Amino acid sequence: MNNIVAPHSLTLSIAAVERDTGLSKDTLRVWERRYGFPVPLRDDFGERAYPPQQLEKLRIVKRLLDAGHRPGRIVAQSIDALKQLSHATPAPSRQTPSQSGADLLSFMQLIQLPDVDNLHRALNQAAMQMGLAAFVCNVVAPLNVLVGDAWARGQLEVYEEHLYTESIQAVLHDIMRSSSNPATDAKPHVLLTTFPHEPHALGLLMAQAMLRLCGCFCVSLGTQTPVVDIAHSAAAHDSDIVALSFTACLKTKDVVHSLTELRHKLPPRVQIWIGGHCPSIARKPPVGVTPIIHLQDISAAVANWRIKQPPLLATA
Amino acid sequence: MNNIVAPHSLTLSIAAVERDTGLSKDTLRVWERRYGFPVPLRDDFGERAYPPQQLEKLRIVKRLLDAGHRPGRIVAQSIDALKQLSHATPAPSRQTPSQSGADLLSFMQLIQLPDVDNLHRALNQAAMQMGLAAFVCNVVAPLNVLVGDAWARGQLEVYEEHLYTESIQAVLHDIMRSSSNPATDAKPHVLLTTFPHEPHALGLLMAQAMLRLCGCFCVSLGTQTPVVDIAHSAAAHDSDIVALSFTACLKTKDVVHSLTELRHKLPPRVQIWIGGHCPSIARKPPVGVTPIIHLQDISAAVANWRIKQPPLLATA
DNA sequence: TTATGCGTTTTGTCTAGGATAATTTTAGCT
DNA sequence: AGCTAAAATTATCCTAGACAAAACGCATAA
Repeated sequence: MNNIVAPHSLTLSIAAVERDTGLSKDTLRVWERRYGFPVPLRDDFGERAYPPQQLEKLRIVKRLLDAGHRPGRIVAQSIDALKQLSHATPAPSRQTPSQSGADLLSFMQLIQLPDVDNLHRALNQAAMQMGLAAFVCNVVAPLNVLVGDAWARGQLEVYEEHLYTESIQAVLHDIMRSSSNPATDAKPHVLLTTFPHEPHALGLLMAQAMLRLCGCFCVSLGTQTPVVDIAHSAAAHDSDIVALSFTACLKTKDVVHSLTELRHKLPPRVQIWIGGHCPSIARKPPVGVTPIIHLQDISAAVANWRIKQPPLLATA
Repeated sequence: MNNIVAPHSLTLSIAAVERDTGLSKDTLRVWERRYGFPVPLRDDFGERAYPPQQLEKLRIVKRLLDAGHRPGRIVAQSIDALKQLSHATPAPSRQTPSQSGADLLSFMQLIQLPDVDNLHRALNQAAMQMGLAAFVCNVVAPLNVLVGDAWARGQLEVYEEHLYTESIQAVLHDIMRSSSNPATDAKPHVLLTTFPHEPHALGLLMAQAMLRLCGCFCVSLGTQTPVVDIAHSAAAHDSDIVALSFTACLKTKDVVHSLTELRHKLPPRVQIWIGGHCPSIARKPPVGVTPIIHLQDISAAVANWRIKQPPLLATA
């Protein structure tokens, strides 16, 4: 028990571990108390100093946590057991729209080589061939779940995932540029963004692509806009719809709370559309919020808006 | 002192305030103890419940803090005094490269109207006219400081700043697309990214534009890559240079620590270049790290690399 | 068999105030 | 004026207990 020893090598403060793992300081301390891991060294004045090895295990634990495992079952296990566990994780029972399955795998290979140049070229080419809508729905979306699964299984490095995201974003930007944005007087006006804890821009970009194809006038604020500012912006841009994108980063409680707050701050005529892979939102969305499960559903939703909108204020 | 009252209206938990202001829970609690602000209400079970009014003041305080003011002097002041103070803040003594000053102000107006469409058009046009390099150095960079100052003075809404960032990024992407990326065998290979607490992609994108113009083969990981993964990626991509971008988001201590760690994890032949408006880094960068103060200096730095590189391993 | 309800366990976050390291400001001295 | 040392300021870390929210398990009903 005498790990109250000055750290010899490079160690990390609790704040640094929080940054690198996404686990809060409170959580790290309480795990130490409850599960006996991580038990860091202590520096010259009693502050926790985590050695790299513990960080590595924590990153694996975090990944397994995101994949649905529970702390009590995994935190105390050995690092080897965890590696085995994550590799053995069964495919999380998602639909495998294998339509263009072969192509998807070839994209994955380009990510992991890594061959940025050819990946970019191949994606662009695929997009040109099949058109933007099909590309988004049949390539990008399934590729996303493929990448997500590979990440959950530990078969993908963090930087490979970053690279993937960057590439897709670049391609989507390129393609949207070539098709001109609908004019300002086009309706509906859609404002796109995410809530403060949601840094992923990919879902947003896909939605924007689909919306533009439907003839909507889109304004994107990028990611992480505070609720108050979303409301202000919607007013300033005379938006008809606020579109929000989610991933598993956000906790259900926060999402519900923020959505309710936003609903209060927006006039009733402004609709809130939400999309993405948020676990518990799709089931019971708060009142006054429209969930859009699949990207394909966007065009129908827009058409529906256009029908209902002119005569009266639709709130359903 | 009887603010131990159940909240009637919409209030925020301490975690929500942390999200919306960027002030840590610890800081919020210690301010309450020391300065007597913010003193939130308490919910049914004794937990802090911040009313919107206190949030508003906290957001102003945070802005002033970022502008260089100190907590002890401002936290206890009234909200009106703070508003006056921020409006009266003298321009933070930055160089005013007024070369194309008039144009810059017209861009600002388009941001604040807000007229997304024309902003995009105007930026694109300017870029076409003057070329990518001049556009980045003489328009985007000075516009950045202009926007930053306006923000510090409270003259810019959060969503306007988001909009600005999105527009610039779109334009830069567009323009880079048109000029083809140097081939894989071009040298040097540059890896671009930011540290985990730095979410701003704009500096990165500007650097990428300049580097590509210099004939470098660039790979961008986007923002917020953990140090370990930066090192892995540099190895996988056979990078010669790792380029990092900073803003005032990061604390000096963290930057130094992370840079040192990264330097340790990278082989000596891989150089680390850093740029951006980080207050104390430009003065005394850690050993083995090359600071690049201005975007214009990039081409010289690349030329210098090409001269020194082939014969021997340059570490200076 | 598939849903809905309700206890039980798990888990993350909140609370308190004290202590201290890091940073910035001020003072003192060339 | 520049530079160092002392003093003030400030954010983060510490402990350990408490509890709400979520997840789980199991029973009952459609």
